[in-house]
Amino acid sequence: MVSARRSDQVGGDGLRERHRLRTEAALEHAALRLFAERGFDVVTVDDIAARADVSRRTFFRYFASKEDVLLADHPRRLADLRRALAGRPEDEPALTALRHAILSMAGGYEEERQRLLDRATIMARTPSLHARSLAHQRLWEEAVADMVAERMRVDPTVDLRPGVVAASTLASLRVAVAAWLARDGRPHLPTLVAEALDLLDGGLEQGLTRLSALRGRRRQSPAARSTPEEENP
Amino acid sequence: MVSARRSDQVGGDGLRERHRLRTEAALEHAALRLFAERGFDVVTVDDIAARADVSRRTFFRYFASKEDVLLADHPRRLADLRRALAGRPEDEPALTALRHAILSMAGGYEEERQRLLDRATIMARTPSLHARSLAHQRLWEEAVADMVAERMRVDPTVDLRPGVVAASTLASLRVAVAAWLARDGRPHLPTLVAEALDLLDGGLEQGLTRLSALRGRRRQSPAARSTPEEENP
DNA sequence: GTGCCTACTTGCACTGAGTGCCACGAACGC
DNA sequence: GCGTTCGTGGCACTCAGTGCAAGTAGGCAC
Repeated sequence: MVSARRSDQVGGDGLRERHRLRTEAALEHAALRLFAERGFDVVTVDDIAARADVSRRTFFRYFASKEDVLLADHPRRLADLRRALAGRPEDEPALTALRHAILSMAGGYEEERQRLLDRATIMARTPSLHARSLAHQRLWEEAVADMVAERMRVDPTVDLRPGVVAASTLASLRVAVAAWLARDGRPHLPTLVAEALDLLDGGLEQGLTRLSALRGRRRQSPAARSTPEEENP
Repeated sequence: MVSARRSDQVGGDGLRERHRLRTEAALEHAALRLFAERGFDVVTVDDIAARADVSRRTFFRYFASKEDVLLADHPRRLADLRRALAGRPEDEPALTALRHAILSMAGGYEEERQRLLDRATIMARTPSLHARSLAHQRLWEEAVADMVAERMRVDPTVDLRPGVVAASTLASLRVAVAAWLARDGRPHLPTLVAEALDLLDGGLEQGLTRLSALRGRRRQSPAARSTPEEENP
């Protein structure tokens, strides 16, 4: 067997395993420092390896790519979300369960505020990193869509709703987190996320025309809810 | 000036310009063929260049990267969306304007059905392409958020709503297009998209608990929500 | 036509990411 | 102790992407 073991083993049993974890942490730390200091694409893998005092080759034994150093925690986060969602009562409506799971996850973000801020700073200067990060989020979408479909007892390949729910919900989460990071992580994240989800769940239409739930100065006339249809280009 | 001219010049005036367009088309065609035949990451830039009968170096004069051959039309599509949105009456509510703009763009997709299907097939086998594609969509989000904010007369850096509207709307569009492609582009795309947007605008909560609006295949005015409900896989 | 300018092409050399392979040495299980 | 397993390092290789300098051909004078 090829050993499907990376961070999923807990115990620090054995000198070897402990050394492995130390090396991984050293590489990650070195990479973050260097990226922050000089910028992602100026830093080479050799630089990182040298700083962590291992060989270039070893770096690629720990991380699949240079980008991966920054995104290695995605699988763990997704697992958290899965667990949170699976932990909700079986008969709870899909949307309620999803909201709770996401809010609980958002709560966890606050504990990693600084780390996330550092990463956001690096990413803001490096488009290709955003690309990878978004690719990971697509995996989240699939996972969430499947779980939502299961709760709704529908087939996600036939019914659009689970997909739309997953995609729009995670998109809103992303916007809220981005806003949080842009404000230096000062606002209460779960509150921001809850506001975004409220807007979504209650209907964008309502959210925009009514007196806003969100902190915007409303400037919009309460337009009719008639949504002109047809249109066949 | 450095010549900000690539595909934005229309006229085939001049032998040079015509030759340029021919080369670009040849490269794109060669790349698509090879990707479809052998798979994206097995094909090298040398292969593509050879097939199009130009040098490797020339390839990179036309496309910034190997991935770019497949995604080169993103800027054009974004421009289409911008134009469609800007073309809506100034006093139209933001959401209505956005819906019309998106539906009109979705209409255009049907004309490129085959091309989009080919591309989707290639992308389905290549995660890194998805990544880039999603990165482009983030640019769309920013553009849409700004335009929505302008219509709402709010500051998008302060008010979450434009960002949430843009992100969730485009995410839903993406889901609808994905579903359309997964069904071989057979359903009427604007209908699918309209259904996804209905779900969003009317509120996810309503959309899920009430009688469902969605389930592809039916050509039906999204305004008329009257389809059974729930179903088991 | 001749000649010049401009733009497109090409080959070359170079950096850096990522991978396969093999040999070495240290931890592990007994 | 012993052989085995596993992490590591070094080497060589492929390929994406870029800078540079020289060649070539269209465009536009005159």
